[in-house]
Amino acid sequence: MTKPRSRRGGGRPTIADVARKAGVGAITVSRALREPERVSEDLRRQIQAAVDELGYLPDPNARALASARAEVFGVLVPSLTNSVFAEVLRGIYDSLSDSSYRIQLGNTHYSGLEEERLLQVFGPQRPAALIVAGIDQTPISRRLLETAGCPVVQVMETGPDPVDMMVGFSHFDGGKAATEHMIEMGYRRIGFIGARMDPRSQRRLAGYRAAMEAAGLFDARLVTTTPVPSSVTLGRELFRDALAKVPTLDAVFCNNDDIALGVLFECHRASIAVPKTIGITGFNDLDMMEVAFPSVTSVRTPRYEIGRRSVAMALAAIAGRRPQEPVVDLGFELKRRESTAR
Amino acid sequence: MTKPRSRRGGGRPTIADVARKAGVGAITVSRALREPERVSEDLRRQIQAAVDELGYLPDPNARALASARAEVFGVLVPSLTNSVFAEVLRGIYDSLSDSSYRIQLGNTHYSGLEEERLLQVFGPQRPAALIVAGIDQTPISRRLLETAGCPVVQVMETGPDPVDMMVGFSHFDGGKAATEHMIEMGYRRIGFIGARMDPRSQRRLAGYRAAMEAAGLFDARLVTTTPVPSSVTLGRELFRDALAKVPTLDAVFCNNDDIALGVLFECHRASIAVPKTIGITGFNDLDMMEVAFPSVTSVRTPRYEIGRRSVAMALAAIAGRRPQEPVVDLGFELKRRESTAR
DNA sequence: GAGGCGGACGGTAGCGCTACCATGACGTAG
DNA sequence: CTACGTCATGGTAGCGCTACCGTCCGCCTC
Repeated sequence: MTKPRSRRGGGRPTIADVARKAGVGAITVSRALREPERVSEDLRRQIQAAVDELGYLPDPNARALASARAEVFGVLVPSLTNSVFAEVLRGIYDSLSDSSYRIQLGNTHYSGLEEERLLQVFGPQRPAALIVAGIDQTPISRRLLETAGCPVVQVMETGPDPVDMMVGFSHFDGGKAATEHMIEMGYRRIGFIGARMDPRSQRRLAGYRAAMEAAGLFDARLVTTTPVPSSVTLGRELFRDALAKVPTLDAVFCNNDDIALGVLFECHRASIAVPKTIGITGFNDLDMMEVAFPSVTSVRTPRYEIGRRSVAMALAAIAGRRPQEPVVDLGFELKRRESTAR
Repeated sequence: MTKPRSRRGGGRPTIADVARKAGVGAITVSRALREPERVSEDLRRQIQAAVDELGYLPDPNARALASARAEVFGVLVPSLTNSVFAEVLRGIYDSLSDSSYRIQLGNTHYSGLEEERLLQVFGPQRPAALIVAGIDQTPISRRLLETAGCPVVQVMETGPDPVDMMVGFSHFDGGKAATEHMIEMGYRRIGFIGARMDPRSQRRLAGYRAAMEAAGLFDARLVTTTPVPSSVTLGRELFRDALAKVPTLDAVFCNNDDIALGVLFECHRASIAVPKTIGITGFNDLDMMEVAFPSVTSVRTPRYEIGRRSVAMALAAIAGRRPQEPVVDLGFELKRRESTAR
């Protein structure tokens, strides 16, 4: 009684098996699974029983080929270890965990070329949606996104010219707000310390600069940056450099919290009083900033929410309900803490 | 001169277009792309020219359907924000970035049920390999892995009974080594502080307990754990609890570095001398532990290397070269630092 | 010179599903 | 009573690729 099985297909039940068992056409099974409301109650039950009995699971590859659409979200982030993106991802995953969408994750390593390559890999499989970090795609990447034939959400930042949709906040404003806060607290020789210096960091720097210039405090020597990837270790080193360069430094705006933590530790180690001698402000407001001693002022960014919202928008677009406003600014919040409270 | 285009396929060139243009059969194009050595030099060049001219990209969905094998690595991790897994992922990505494999990432949220669900989603698409974190799969998950029909690598830990292959290290030994070190440094009332308490944490705790018992120092009141997800904030709180419970505490072995950092900050805040009054040891050795003040002793785990090695093993298995030894123990290294140097 | 053999290439037939269109039953309008 | 729309269901024909097997040709062997 062994059914003759196809040479390739490992012997898993197919939609035809289900149809035979349920006494209906294959199409009706397909419909019952995808658009149950279009199949009568009776048949639906019959089909469900056959599905359960056989343990049928639709083949996603066959489905993708036939419908020219894969149930896949393509997600492109520049880094996996940067906890900022980890939280965006968490938001994306949490929003998609009830659905049957799979998530294909690409790591661009902050490289436009890598991004192009990954889009070239993602494109041909016709994903249901694409979520990409950043708004500074290369012209080639941009064209690939525009011709992807699916909803595209650019995340982390907002800007004037979305490929399709955007969810993020203004890094310029965030940098500006942080700097203004320090000026307000009486700091004058406020340094900027930044690593990696990707486009978003650049905009935070621009915000810093704008605030400093507005207060007549800007001085190019206050800015210390490096293209090297960010780390706590690097924060410590850059702070030392900055201090060597400008011994009168009385505060630092750190490009991100890792850097800020490095600065804080170095202050401890060198017995520099925080916030009295040096004020510190970070960016992103990781969990630990509140717990640190002294607690560290930081700009809270809506990372998790960006992930959630990007999926919500993509899902809406897939369902044909495009949002009125394609660009969503989720804002940020300056968390004032001990490290700048002098 | 508009070619009649198929109703569904959006107009992208297919293998037939390439074959026509190159004046060969479709099969030969397919072969030229996948097994170039089986096609003559001449035709290969001709076909490559046609591919370039048309901008042909093979359809991965059609490929997967026809060959019953998708060029996809399925990866299952319990958390996206835990930087330990982020580094494993980085290793995986770096090892796969030159290949045409795509990576489908699933987040199990430390839940066996979620893992089962994700395996059920990954399986039908016939991935090229599966990499899963942990060795404590549910029976259902285990069967799904065994019947996946592709190489499977369990990562993070080693154990006696691999589904297929394993790469990791002994968490028990890590916990034991950390504890022994503290005993050696003269600490006696050594607490264990742990959050989440997933199976790997449990084994670290078991290692701690074994070392404490061997020294005649074990006391159940020294152990403070919670199922709540780990965070720096939580480290601080648990440390307070532990101290309230056992005021004579003179050291803590922290389940992970986040917890350790929370403890360190709380010591600063409460003016508790480290390492004099309290010794601290973490687990994983994140970048920041070395920079912290005082620098924190921790067990360095080969996270990135685990990622790399797991891919290497999977790739070898795909190529038919199964490793002699299916279980690879990458070990760990105890980093002795200021936080336990009294 | 016949037969055998291996290497290069191609044709056919799917892989398992869904888009598209057809069919038939039924209800409603004129 | 006919015409026509609507709804539930089914049949056919692919989606774009590759497994399988066959053909052809050149070369070697005896």
